[in-house]
Amino acid sequence: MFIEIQTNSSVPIYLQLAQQLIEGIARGELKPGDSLPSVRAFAADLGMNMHTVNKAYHYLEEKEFIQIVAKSGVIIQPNGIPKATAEEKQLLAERIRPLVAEGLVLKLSEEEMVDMVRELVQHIKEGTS
Amino acid sequence: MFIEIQTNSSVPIYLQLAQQLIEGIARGELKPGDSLPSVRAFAADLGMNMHTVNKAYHYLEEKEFIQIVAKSGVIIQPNGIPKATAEEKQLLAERIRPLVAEGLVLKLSEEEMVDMVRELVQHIKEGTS
DNA sequence: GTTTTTGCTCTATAAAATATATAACAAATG
DNA sequence: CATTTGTTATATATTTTATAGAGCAAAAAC
Repeated sequence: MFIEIQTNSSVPIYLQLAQQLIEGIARGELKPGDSLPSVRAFAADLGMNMHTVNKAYHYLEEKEFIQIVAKSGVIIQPNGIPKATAEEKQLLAERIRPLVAEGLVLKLSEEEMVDMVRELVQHIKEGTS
Repeated sequence: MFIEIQTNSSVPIYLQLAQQLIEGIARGELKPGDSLPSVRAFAADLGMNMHTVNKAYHYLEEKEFIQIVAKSGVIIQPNGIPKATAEEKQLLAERIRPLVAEGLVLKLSEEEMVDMVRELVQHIKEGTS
């Protein structure tokens, strides 16, 4: 997993890390049962603090994307990540909503935003920017 | 404009306010040249601080969605809001990207996410939840 | 079986973001 | 002229973010 952190971003670095791990899972580069680096090793690798990596891991654990096994290590959800429940879908929609609204204010058409999503899906699956 | 602020949300209340004003613009309820309440009146109305409303206004001004006329008042961009530049579109896509990635991890198909966006567009235009 | 590694916990510190409160200024508005 | 306006300044408090270092106890590696 290649992780790129932008220190001047308004997105906290623990979140950037979590989001890029999520992309790794979405892309299939991180598969169920795969182990992630220890908080210390990852932190040293990325030039950040142990606690910051730990925070990213717990963020992902809350979403049940990974399992943290105390005093052992961290692995991608071994039984696979179940399909979104109606509630999870609803929560995701609520987070996308303000961005779609902003798109509308910027006079983007429904089709343009749909295309944007389609392109994002491809870019994420390909691992391209 | 009916504004509903959730005090227990992880989204800061100044941002919630700004986002709901954006929806008002997207919906056409707030038209170019329309004036917004004064920071004091709005704050009193919403039960929040003057500076918090001010922060929401400046957030919207930075996006050029509104104009703040010092010592006079605040109006929706009078000449209309121009269509998104390529750069603005790119920035919007970057903000949507982590949400699409999360959708993919939750095994939502491209079509399901496209449908989600289509529904959001309709809900925003109708002013429904 | 000892050493190393592991996530966890605790304490501490610092900066930034969020939110409120109060006051005063100077220009625009009524 | 009095009121309203956004602006600015000071002050305070809480939460979030990020780092630092130390120690614990169990798992893993040797």
